[in-house]
Amino acid sequence: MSIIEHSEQEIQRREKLTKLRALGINPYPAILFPVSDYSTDLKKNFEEGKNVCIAGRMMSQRDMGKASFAEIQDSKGRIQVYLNRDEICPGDDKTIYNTVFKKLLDLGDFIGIKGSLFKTKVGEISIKVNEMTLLSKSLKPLPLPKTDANGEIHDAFTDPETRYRQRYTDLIVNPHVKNVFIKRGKLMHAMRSFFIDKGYHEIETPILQAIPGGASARPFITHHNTLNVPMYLRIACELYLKKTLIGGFDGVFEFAKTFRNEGMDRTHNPEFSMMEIYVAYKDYNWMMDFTENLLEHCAISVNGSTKVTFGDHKIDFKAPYKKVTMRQSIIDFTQFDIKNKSEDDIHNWCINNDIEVDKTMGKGKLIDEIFGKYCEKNYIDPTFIIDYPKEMSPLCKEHRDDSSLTERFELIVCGKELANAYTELNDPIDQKKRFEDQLKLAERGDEEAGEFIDYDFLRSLEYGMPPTSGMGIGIDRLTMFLTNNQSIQEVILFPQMKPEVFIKKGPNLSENEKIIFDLLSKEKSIELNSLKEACGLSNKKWDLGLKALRNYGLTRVIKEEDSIIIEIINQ
RNA sequence: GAUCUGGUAGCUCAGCUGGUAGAGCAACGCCCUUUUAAGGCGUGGGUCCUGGGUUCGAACCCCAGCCAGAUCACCA
Repeated sequence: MSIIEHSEQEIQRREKLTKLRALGINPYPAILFPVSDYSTDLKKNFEEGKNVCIAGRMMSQRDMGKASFAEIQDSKGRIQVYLNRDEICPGDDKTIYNTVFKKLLDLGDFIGIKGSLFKTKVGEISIKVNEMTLLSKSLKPLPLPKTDANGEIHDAFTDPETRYRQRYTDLIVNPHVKNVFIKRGKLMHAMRSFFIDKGYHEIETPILQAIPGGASARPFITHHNTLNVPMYLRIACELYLKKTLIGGFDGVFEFAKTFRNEGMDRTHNPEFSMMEIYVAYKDYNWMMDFTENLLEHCAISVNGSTKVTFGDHKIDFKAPYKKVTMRQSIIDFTQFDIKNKSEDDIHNWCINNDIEVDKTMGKGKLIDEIFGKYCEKNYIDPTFIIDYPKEMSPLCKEHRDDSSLTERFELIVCGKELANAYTELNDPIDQKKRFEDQLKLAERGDEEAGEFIDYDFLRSLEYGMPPTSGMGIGIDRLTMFLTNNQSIQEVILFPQMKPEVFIKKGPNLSENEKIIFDLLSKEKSIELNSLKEACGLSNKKWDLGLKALRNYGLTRVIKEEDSIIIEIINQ
């Protein structure tokens, strides 16, 4: 809970605004400030005496009497500045140094510095300030973590709730957090340019959809007023992207925010980013090669290496990756061979092997449960699990050698799914049947099975879709791997949270009560009759308002010989 | 959804068997012209998450709730 009330420090900073304005300094000037350099570049390419102009927040200040040191933090890092009283105030008037810099500036303020580069006696690259400009005043004190001589951080700003809710603060004081989002940007860029280099087109498809298709997930529901129909936020892009291949594109991709109205935890946010790509005249074998090359390229672009540390694990994204069929994987970890087994056989095996089952589960779902419980967690380095049971994959083409399977792979890293791909189903009659099978599963009670049939998608398939392979990657999850974060909230700038409640301290004053109270606030105490006149309320309103304030404990009435005084009670 | 843990100053955290709150940094005042977790002296700052209860007395014990984190379940 947050309380909208000013702390002593915040009040002091507000008072400084008035003092600055009295000195003719606008704390929020409209200004084009001619920044010439960034902190870290200046430190990297030091040139003694170079004239520079930088801007940023003042993040520390060490006052030594007639001279001071401060650190300026810009978008790239920090650099120290040195202020000498007699250099920035050459004449008799030392106001800028003594009053403005030492008294009226605070940590967190944006200032602009013009000066020259030098090294201090201790060897720290610094800027000797000639001129200082206040660019924007900060009214709220920042958390101020400090790093000591041993590199240890003290007073780190760590509380996850506050960090996520106030990501701006997190970004200011935690450079490692900012770096995660810089890497996330690099990842998107690396992926995008990888596709564009190959001649594929980036497209955009609807987020608001009348039928949420392309995956099994619970959608968010909203309503369109003009059309007066329910609409859903997309759970996947797949069907729309395929329609563009039918339309004649032969390689398309989309970076898509998708929405699923399901649980939230350290690996699930209600809105998340995925990338889906579809390429014509390819199959899933081609897509495996493509995927491993893509991920190798991304890892190098982001971290400069294919090797990544994730928690206790070391992962190598160097291609090629191992390939294991789902059947073989289950044999490897359970000695159970699912080939040619009936639904009952598998059902019974599950019961005997500590897997919770119920009647809604079809064969595919049962196999998925076995894989999820006994196999998935064992794959640390990137591994393709291939050839999934048909029932689990209603949009995937039947396997060319085994009609009970599909040509599908998932890429597992550290026991988690990172990518999912098919040789896409392009037989419209088979597709219709698979949708209908899903519907039956849904009626049987399987909550994951698709409940909608997208007839427009079926119609589009009837015009003919080229043989195609498609693949989706969870961008958030990949970012987690590449930045060694165990929580999805750490790689999303503004993760979803319960709305914060802002409350005002004290009673909610009515309109009339406010008028009286505001007048009193200025004077602290006023004679009753003049206060009544000043507020201009009717007798009744005045009487009710005054009595209410007294009941709230905000005011007291003092009787003197000739007059009655209303006084505000300091809290 | 279940279990566990936590919520105290701007930030990080102490606070014993219940006796109406402390430290460091930050802030404010003073001293100091190359310091760097600068230093020295002094001062102010708190609905102890919320609401009930027990008690002479609650940050602490009990109940209910809110929010968050972790683990599990569910979910790609």
